[in-house]
Amino acid sequence: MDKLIKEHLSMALEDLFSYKLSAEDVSLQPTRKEFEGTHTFVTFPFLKISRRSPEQTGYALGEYLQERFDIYKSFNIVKGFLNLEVRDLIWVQTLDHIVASEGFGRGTTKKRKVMVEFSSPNTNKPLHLGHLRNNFLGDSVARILRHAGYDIKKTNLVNDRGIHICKSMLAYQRFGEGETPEDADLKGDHLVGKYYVIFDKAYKAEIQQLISSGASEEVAKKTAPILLEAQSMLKRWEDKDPDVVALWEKMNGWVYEGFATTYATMGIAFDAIYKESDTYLLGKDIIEEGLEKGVFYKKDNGSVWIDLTDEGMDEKLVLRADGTSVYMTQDIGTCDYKYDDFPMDESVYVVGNEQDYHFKVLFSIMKRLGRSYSEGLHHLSYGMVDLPGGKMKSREGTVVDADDLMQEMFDTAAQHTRELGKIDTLSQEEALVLYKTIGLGALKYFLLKVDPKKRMLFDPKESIEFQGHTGPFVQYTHARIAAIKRRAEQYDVGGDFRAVTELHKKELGLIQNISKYPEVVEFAAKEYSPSIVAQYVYDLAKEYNGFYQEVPILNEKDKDLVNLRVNLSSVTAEVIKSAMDLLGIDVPERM
RNA sequence: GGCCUCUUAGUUCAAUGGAUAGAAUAGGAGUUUCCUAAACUCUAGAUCUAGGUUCGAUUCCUAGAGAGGCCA
Repeated sequence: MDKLIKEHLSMALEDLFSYKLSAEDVSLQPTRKEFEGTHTFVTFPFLKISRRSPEQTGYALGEYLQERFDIYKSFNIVKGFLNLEVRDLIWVQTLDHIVASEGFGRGTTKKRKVMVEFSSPNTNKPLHLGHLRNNFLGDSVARILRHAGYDIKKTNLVNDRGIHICKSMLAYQRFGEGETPEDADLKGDHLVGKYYVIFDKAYKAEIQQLISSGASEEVAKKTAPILLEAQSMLKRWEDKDPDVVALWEKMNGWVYEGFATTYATMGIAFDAIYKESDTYLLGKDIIEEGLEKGVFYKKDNGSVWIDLTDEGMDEKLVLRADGTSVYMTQDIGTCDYKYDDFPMDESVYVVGNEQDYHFKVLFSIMKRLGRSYSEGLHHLSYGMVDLPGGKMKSREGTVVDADDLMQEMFDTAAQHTRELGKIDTLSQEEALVLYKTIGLGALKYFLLKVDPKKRMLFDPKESIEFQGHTGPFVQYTHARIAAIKRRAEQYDVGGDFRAVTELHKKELGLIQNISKYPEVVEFAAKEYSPSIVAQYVYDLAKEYNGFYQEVPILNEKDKDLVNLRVNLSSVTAEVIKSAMDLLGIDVPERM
């Protein structure tokens, strides 16, 4: 529909003012509710070409369109805005088309492969609220891209080695007394996290002691015995000391078990899991390659660098003088490693914005190395989730734990639902599923409705809403429509809605809103932004609720009209379901 | 110190350079004999400051204030 109007406008501009503008470049927007019409064209930019006043220009264009094409009912002009109104009949045909089409909103299949990497947990502590944003974003972006027609691979690069892992291991070795998750009645990841905190306490105590015996804080932080021991443990791990490796495997095993539960609760799965313990040595050969190509250079002490000052960045170390890797080294290697596994055209890294600079540098390096996929590298940089007191710090215990938060959401959903008492017919099992659907829906929607790039605030004292601009609001709308469909089966609906020629304003608004769905998906895929879908589906649900409230859907005598409204409701429900699925949120049939 | 990001109702979030800056929530006033009131209707309330570009700036540019991040 929009495409058609754009073509018309393009022709009009050429015929009237002999100005060439391709239909794609015509900008058209939906008319604001306060004004008459369905589509608005802004004429201000064309005044120089038409050499007329805004009103005259708009009038000329409007006249032209209405004379030549029969889809326009009327037009009006307010200053430089040309508001076009499309005939009701066209909208009924649009609805008919949507009802008839399979998979409305699904993008045409593209041959491009896209890898989406997200989650990237550390195996020294459980997942927290920040991870939830990361996971929901990554999962949703993958769903959106898949829906838009790309071939997707979801991957998770687990950070399972390094000094922080050794800290948990060391604390466990010292203070753990052989405790297991079963003994402690804790999930494996929570147990390991507990020892990570214990390490930090012991470490801080040692620092204090050193300071009181005269050391400077700086020295104390570097020479605390427990830290030195953790470092030596890392060295032993790298040398494959059997005892250390055995402990590492045992504790990581607990963590993986714990994570598996958490991912299952979140409803998230991956196509491939990579482990840093397999990739941390990669990249050194590429450093050699880069030296040969002249992309890198060697300093006198033997360290290898890249000079990015011509791109407004610094010089960056890519290999230490002693030949050991830095983060950048393994990330360079991992790029190729992932490409060998899945020859992607695009690769999306869902990583917090604290690493903006790191990825800028990494991508620039891969471009200079001439990698085929380097143009498709994209850092989906999302903002941190802040608490009212500032940033979350796992060591200081100011984290909102993912498992706890999800459980809290389920409990609240259960409580709300019972108070409303509308699901008495459901079995206990069905009710439990419903609580999870609603609780998780509220949480996911809460984290996804905000623009990913922006940092957001979460106040644990104020629980996440179930009313207003929320997941449950949208889910509720779907449940209502499901109820109508159940009722409609008892009615003799079967008219031919295509016979309807005049539409109520609410119906028209709804059809218009629904027909935008494919564009929304395309736009969200381009922007890697679930928030676009979230905002859209909320608007649609809100619009439907207004419709529902004011327009009788089943009580009309006119069969054609009832049929139209049932169909309209049904399509709305399908779009809601599809859009919510892009966010990874289920919609219930009743709630 | 260098670089990056952010600043919009009391609060949490919107707004491809376009019309009277939208929602939600909290506040005030209403709506249920009828398809699910987790809903709907009405009401009040905001663009950090100073310049600039433009027919038009929340959006772009410059400077300043405040918040956060990255790099040593």
